[in-house]
Amino acid sequence: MPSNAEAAALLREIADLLDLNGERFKPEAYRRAARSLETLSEELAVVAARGGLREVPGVGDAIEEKLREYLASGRIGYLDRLRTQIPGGLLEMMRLPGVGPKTTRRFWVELGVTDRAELAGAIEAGRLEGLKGFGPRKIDQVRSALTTAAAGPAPGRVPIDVVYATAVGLRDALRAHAPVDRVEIAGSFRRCRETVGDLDLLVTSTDPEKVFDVFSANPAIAEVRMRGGTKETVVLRGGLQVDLRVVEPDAFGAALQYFTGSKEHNVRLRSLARDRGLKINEYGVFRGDERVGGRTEEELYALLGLAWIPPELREDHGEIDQAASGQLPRLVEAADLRGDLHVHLPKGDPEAGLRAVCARAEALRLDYLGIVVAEPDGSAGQLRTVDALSAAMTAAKGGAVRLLPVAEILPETPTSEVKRVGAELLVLRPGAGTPAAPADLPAPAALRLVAHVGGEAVAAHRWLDVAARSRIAIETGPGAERVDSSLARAAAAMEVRLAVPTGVGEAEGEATRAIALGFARRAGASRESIANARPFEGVRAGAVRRPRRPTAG
DNA sequence: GCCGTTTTCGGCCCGACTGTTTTCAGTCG
Repeated sequence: MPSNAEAAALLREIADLLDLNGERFKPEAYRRAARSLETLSEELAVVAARGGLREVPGVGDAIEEKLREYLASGRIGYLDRLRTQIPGGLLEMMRLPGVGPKTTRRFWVELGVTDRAELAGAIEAGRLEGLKGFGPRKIDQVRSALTTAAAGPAPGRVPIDVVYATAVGLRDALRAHAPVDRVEIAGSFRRCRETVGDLDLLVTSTDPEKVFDVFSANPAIAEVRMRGGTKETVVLRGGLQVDLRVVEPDAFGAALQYFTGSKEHNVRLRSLARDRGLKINEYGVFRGDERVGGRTEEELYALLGLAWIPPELREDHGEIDQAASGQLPRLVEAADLRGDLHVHLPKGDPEAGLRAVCARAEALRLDYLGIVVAEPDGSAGQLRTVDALSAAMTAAKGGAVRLLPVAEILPETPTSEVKRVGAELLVLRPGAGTPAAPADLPAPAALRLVAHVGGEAVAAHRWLDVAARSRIAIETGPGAERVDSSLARAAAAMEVRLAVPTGVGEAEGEATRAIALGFARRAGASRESIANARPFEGVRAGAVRRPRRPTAG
């Protein structure tokens, strides 16, 4: 089964092998195309079928042909030929920290070393010592890189919800204990990408040394990898790399913009700057040698004739043209969320659980909550009906938050069961089953939401179709049971409303809330396209279904 | 190999840091 991810991986392998061959610009061209495929919200085969491959950024004649070959046969002949020319072990060697393509190639050509084991042998035999450019420290560096690599693979990109608490913890520790003015997390974390490869922290301070001292002492940090005058790189206990940079207050906006990326977005900005006789880098905006801006991001974008672009949109997917023409969407914000349609109470004491959930909801100024009172397997436990919910509410003194009873059902759940629990909102749990036809879905309640859409993207796409045809909202957010931002974008394009979970049912719900909101924003969603940004009355009246646009004429 | 509204050829981000150097190459982001 061809997939976008696999195609991207093959292009990346071509890039790595070309690197080892000493090619100058081709590797980056293949990587650019690979990155495009990874953020594509459509199946490659679908794009190819309508002849749209050339519209994918970074795909030209040559790569289009290779993608067609991949779709037809699952292989790329060019890659197969490269693999026969270059030993596969070199790729592993090249991924050692501090060892790049040039160094790997020299090990191969000058020492005949073709994998990590042979490299270790060569080091122990003292064969690196004669090599030009290899002093004792460099050799030590390679040796310890080999040891670390043998202990376990470095983590690749990590899901954002997994690193969320760590990232925020590091940021808050700096705010509390280091002599800093501003602290922000930049990089793909700030753009709220589904996964992050590392963390980028940016601070302003007049005492970088002290900042690094405080940071290095954080117990989450396993190793300080390097430390200079403006930058420190550390590795966390989980293996994730964190870069901390100190910049001048006057350059904070430029640095924040620069280190937030994405790379593609920044390339486009620099080219716009060049057209205007300007130069931008992490230190500011310059006309010749004169610095004309960079204290804030807004200023930087304004100098390029652009409205400020929310970080979640900075992927060079058309947002720059929108910012130039004033067409940027007004993205949903945290304050727009009025309620939550899908809250599971913690297991155990339902009254205490409800009390805690309501307290969190009030703190977030939410007006209403959909509380799951019945699940397909009966696991909602003690809270099985609306009557039970009301009793628990009274006991818990629910306060100002209004509650909606929710039945979570499978598509095949009998209507009689839904009626029996008296639910006002239905949450569809697709489970492993195939999507039912909309006509088959039980419909005694006015409001419907699809959640727990886990598993394969293909199944999720089918659910999007069902949701679009029968006007059901779909839940976005982190984890395998919610849709990610690219599916959310597809949903938005089909005029399917999104639901943004607020995390009030979880002890650590802040991450869920922030990430779900970020995914909705990455999808370009406005307040109007969010089911739980509707007021309570609207939700209850069935307005969770997105109204159809009036048809012209 | 890709790209372009000054280019269909001639560019392709560029600065910090490290280790090895005596002025620089490689890696990384």
